[in-house]
Amino acid sequence: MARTTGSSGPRTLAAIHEAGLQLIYTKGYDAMSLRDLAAKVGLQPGSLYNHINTKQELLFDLIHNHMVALMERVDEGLAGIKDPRKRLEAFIAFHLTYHIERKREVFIGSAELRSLEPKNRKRIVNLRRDYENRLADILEAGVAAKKFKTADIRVSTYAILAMLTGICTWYSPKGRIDSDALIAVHTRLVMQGVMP
Amino acid sequence: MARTTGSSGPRTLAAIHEAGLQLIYTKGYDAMSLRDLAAKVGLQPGSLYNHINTKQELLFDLIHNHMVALMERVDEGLAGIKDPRKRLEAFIAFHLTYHIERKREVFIGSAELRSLEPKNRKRIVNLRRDYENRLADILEAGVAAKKFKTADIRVSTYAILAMLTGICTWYSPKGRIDSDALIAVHTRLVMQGVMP
DNA sequence: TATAAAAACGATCATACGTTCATTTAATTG
DNA sequence: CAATTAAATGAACGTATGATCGTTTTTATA
Repeated sequence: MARTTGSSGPRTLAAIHEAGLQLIYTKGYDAMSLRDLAAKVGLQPGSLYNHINTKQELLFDLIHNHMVALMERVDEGLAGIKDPRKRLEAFIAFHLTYHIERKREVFIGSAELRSLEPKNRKRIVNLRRDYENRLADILEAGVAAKKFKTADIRVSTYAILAMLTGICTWYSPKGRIDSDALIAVHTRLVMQGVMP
Repeated sequence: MARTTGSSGPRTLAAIHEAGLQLIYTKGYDAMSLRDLAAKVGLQPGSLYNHINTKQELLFDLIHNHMVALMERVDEGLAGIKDPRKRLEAFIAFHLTYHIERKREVFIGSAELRSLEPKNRKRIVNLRRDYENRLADILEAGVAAKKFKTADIRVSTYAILAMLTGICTWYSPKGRIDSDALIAVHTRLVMQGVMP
């Protein structure tokens, strides 16, 4: 056999990305073999190389795509909001919504950072720092305006991000609680936490 | 060559555990080969099997030892404290202190859960649930006594644990901030967060 | 001190891995 | 519609991996 009827490059690549997300999310990057991946897509292992260059590059692309989308959408979500409290609320709602929608990408983006080659890792870490700074800037503005209070903005930033990102490890949309309630609980915890 | 002078079983096993912690913490379980591990300990790969049964069992032992110690010490740390607020403060301080001291074990305990075989994973997940319940119970008692308020105890439990556990991914004792200040910032965030 | 047990070596096994390649067939293009 | 490009096959390569085993030497035991 050779090229199969109906095969199309972009569609196969999308299938590889989707299957890769699923497998890396559940098994981890190292534990996912390209044979696993090919089987899930319905290809022979060698055929993957018509669409990807290396396994490492696939991982990088998955994480990088996610980070770029994250940065774009956080800026959309905060655009036009001035008041620090409103900005913080908007950030919380955005962050949780995004992390519910794309929990596989988010999880991989942190759990598999270590699996990236140094050069690739640096690029992702830089993007992540940019994202962290979105929150840090909000906190700083709020503290300056005496609407928030914290002994250490950097630590608070990490703490809040850790809290909000934690849902990736346990939340399921099918569970007992819906996303609005989830956002409400977290919003209250954070807003009261940084209150003067 | 054969048995080396001065070699002792327990000492070698301890060295294997220490090297294993270090390697799994930095590279991940799958990425650590038993050849890496043996080299770090100063053994031939085959010699590891005088001390461990399988790679999987080594991982399980590392995580299990940690979970057992965690449960023991949290109960020590909470013993005799009655007031929900005091209990919550004690829990926060204990959790952060332990997670600073043993951040490699803690990190492995969550990041490598997926690398455990189902049977082993279940045992660890059960222990983790017990630990989560320590916090959930404190929150519940506080809500019952009208000293805390939250729309959902389970979600708050996860959120607070995620926040407190987050330090494992970034905190270094050599950094700008010392552990007392770290505890102070987190305590304020949480205590205000659950305030009525 | 004789004997058994423990702890190391070094070679090796079977398997699984990421990747390459010549080849074949389908889809696209001029 | 002919020529080119794209997308698949299946076999294979070299390497790395977890684990086993017979052997040897040291330590512990009776």
